[in-house]
Amino acid sequence: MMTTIKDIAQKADLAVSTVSYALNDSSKISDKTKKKVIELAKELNYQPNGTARNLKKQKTETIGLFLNDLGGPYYSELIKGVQEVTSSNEYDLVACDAAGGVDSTAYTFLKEKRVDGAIILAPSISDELIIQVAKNQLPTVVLDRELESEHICNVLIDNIKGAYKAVSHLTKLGIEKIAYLSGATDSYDNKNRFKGYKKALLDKGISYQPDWFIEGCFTEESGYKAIKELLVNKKSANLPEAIFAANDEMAIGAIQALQEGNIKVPDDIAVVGFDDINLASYIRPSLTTISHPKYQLGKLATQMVFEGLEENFAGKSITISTDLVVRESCGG
Amino acid sequence: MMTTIKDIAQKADLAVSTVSYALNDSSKISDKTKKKVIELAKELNYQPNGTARNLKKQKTETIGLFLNDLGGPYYSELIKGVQEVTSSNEYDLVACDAAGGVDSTAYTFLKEKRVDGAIILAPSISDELIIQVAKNQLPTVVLDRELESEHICNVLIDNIKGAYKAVSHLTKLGIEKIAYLSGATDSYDNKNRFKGYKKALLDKGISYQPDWFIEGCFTEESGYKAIKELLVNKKSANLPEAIFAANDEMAIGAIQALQEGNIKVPDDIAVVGFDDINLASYIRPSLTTISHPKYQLGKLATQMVFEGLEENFAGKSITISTDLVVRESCGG
DNA sequence: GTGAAAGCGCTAACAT
DNA sequence: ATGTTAGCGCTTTCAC
Repeated sequence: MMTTIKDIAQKADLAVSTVSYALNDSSKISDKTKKKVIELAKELNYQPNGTARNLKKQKTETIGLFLNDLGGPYYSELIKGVQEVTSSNEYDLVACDAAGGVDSTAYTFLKEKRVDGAIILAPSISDELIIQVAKNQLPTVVLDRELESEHICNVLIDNIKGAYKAVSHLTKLGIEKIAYLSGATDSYDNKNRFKGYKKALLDKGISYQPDWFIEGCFTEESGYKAIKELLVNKKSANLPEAIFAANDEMAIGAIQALQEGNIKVPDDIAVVGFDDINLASYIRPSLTTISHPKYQLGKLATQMVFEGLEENFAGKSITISTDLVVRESCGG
Repeated sequence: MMTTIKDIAQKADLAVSTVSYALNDSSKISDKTKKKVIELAKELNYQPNGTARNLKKQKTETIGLFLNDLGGPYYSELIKGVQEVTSSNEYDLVACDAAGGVDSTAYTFLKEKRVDGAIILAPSISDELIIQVAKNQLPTVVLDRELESEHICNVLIDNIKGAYKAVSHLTKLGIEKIAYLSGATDSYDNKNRFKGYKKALLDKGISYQPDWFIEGCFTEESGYKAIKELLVNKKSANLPEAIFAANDEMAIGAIQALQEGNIKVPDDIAVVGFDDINLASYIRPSLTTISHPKYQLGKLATQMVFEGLEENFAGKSITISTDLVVRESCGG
């Protein structure tokens, strides 16, 4: 069995409160007693029970990071930023997966108040849940949607301008036939990246061709499949001159499919992605893409959570700007 | 304030126990009462408090995955395997970072019993802590060391044979001057990979050259720096013909350094890694490496945890075999 | 079918 | 400086 402060109290012939104070190094307790308690604790292999303390103190000192795909390629730097801030505030951090809907760990931890603050980057978590949970005083920072409600703050990437930059770069190279490889169509990021794409075309007087809306769902595989299909369906004369993918993973899948179809990237078709994941600089041709400061994003989001712990930060919204990173895949 | 069952009980003019039973859909309670309670719960935006339940039930139904580097490139598939098994057992999963020693979330969660089982892949967690924590009935699976103690089970990669395969492949290609790019020298993985390297040389009658032990620490940067230095110090005549890196990240760093030094991989120097991370197939030249079934590893480790939840599995040890994946970087 | 009460392990206000 | 006590929100035994 686990030893509790009760056991220590018994053995030491002290009250539990005294033991508790001693273990928490309270100034009320004499050095002698403290020493005795601490020794006994070590002897009995005592470990405080976090659950009990959390219940009593009505807080967990833990921040939850809720991701759609724990271990996905996007998050590594972001997590570092989050970690930096949580640990410098002497809080704990747990990363939870949100895939699986209402049965996911994300739902459980959010609803059951097993964290004191939440950072959400998981489109699969519904707006309703977030709003409901945040209503119960849970400071929540959402990175993947715009949401105005109590105890919710938005930290967003400037998707529209980012996409605009990507597409404008292509048009500046004289390319006009630019396809859009879409992510999940209902996602916030995708919607805005699509907006930026259309705006860039419009500003150049290029009319948007619904025909060049290619549907994927943010995964590498979806990009690969979508382009494979495209190559089967279209005559080569009817192919776009460039593909702007709503994220890097799809762009990488697309490049793979193009190469397998003996289409040269960027000579025949240029490809531009979004996010600047690690892989982007490693693949050949290296991927032109839109980068955003992930580490900073993580730090900022987490700082906001701690701000929300102190005061109600509802309604705050921060937008992070993006940068075009030109590499080989666009030929420019 | 958060609503509790007490609030519901009051409003419904019922006992808290009745409310609790009703919410847990106990057969004792009349449908009418259940309906009333559930409606009221919804109305008051009631959410059960997980901490309280965990305390009462003396379990969290949560498995902890403790990693040295949350978001590192290695773990993605492993995490999926772990997730698969935890969720099929209707448990939750939290991933915790172990960097930062005794102040890390890993230490806190392990010591405070905030998880019911642990999967550890974090050399920075000390053997002592693991043994101590496991003594308190915490089923623990370690993936990064051999450890025999109560409630601990080992799931290991066959590092020695893996390294042996890698180096043997090089010697079969007629390469004899093979350098070893080492990971953290005190790590279990590194020690055994080094053993396999030496054994493969020995079996071919090639004597081990301490001179070709190059020190890194498993990071891409450490591999890059180590090889940069090597190129500065050695005359080109004195360079090895191949580098066997203790993991892929260092191998990738090494390739980068070699290419910057105008040394052709694999023509001038072959490079082989270990782990078969995602990146390995994307870089150019693609990386020859030793793969192991990460998803399976995650599944297996997690299944072991659940086994340990039922019965004491102490002393069990499983070793996973590896495969050589030949790609471009070794020229074979 | 419902209620009263004990208790999980801890903290903290209030005695002494 | 130490002890007594109440209680965090929940589950569960036992009584009615």
